[in-house]
Amino acid sequence: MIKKLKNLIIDKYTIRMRTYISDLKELDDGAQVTIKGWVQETRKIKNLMFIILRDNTGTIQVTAKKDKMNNYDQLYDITRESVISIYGTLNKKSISKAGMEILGIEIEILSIAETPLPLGVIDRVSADLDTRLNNRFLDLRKPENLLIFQFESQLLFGIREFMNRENFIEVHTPKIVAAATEGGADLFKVEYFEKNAYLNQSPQLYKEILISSGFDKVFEVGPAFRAEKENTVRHLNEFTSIDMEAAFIDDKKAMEYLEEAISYAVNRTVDLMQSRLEKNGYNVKKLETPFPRITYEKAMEYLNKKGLKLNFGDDFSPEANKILAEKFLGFYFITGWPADMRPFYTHPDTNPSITKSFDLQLNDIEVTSGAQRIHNYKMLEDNFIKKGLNKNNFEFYEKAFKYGMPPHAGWGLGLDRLVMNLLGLNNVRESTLFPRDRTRLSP
RNA sequence: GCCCCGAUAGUGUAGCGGCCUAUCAUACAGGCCUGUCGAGCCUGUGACACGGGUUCAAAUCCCGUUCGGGGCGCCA
Repeated sequence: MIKKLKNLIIDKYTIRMRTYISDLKELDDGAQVTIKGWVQETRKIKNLMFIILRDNTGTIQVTAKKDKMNNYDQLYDITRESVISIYGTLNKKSISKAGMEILGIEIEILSIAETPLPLGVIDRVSADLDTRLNNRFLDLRKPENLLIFQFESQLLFGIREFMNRENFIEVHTPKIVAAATEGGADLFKVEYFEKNAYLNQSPQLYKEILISSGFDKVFEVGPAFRAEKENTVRHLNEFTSIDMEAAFIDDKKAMEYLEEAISYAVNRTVDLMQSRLEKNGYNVKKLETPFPRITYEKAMEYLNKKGLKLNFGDDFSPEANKILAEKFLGFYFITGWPADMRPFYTHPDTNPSITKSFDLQLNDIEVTSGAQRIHNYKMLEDNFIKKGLNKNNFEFYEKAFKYGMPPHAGWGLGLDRLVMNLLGLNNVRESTLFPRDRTRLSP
């Protein structure tokens, strides 16, 4: 059957003005339209057939009648997920459930899908995430999955709009670097002609150099790479990071930029997409600022009251984060982390055992880490020694502190984690188009 | 790096020593059907990850391999 269809080719492609499915409701009954998209399903009754056609704005029923069309027989054999173009009449008095349909006049078959599909787009049986990711091109045809990335796009647009309004400059720093950013051994090694190089784990050092350059406020949206052998639902080896750094501000101001950026972007996106989000089972609530704040020490006391046995300097386990999430719900800051737990560039507080640092949590997941940074050259050198780092590896960075470096602060926000948590997804792989994890390198 | 768990048609599953010539759903193929909308009805195709072992007998038990899932550590 497929062979039979393949013989009718497809080199004839009539360009007509295309209407998106979601725009059909604006048109009058009886309008002549052309819609293009994927055949989501067919229901066939010999001389009458119904096609549910899908584009990235929605679905519409197309009714095809044998006696009203010249290529009905070809169409009758169409497979699910084939791509077609339909010229027909809009019927807004349809008895179909949507109350609207297209009565087909001429239909062009543009691409025929093989059968059976490796993954059903609307099948009633669910598929494992692994199967879905192996067939991601099909998985992303599901409207609820497409919507994740439309949501992410709008969210990021909102953040960019906010940052631009605040006079931040969007920058792009190298992802191939000579040395470890933060001294860890968790980088991917790459060949760089006759030298060794690494994929950058964070734009941190470059953001700070630009502060010394007088850019004043910078942000970057880009990939970050971590060669950690994680195996969890919230870790990836390549993820998208939104990084910000600003001169002459402290950790408190950095937190304000963060909560304002997120709440502006979320609220704007909810305004735009609320009904579609709800229809697809996503419940995103509008945000109010400021977000709650709790110090590391107060959080530790609270957790110990709840039966944990934490000492100063212990990180919060997933169990601890779940307990905190029950108390706070949504976004909240944990501030004042112990110096031993933070990278070398983190500015100490007046009590030097704690730092002017913060994490932003969304429920039980950390989405942002930030701090005021050290700007004093001597203090930075001391910290290299304290953290056991070889300062020779950081010469390109350290140099920027010798010739005029303002006080500054910033943060890094995990976009995939943010989207995952806002939409209530179970796995960060679902909010990543083509995730790279411990074992997955393809697609 | 450590610890658990899993692998049966395209997809998702039942079966857990002999009732297996392997269940069910969905998908797929063929047929009937001019208003379906989870379309319906009839017919059909299609699977025990790989290698070794135990046993009269292995989808089922054991060992190894490969692939996958989850938790921890760590982090965004």
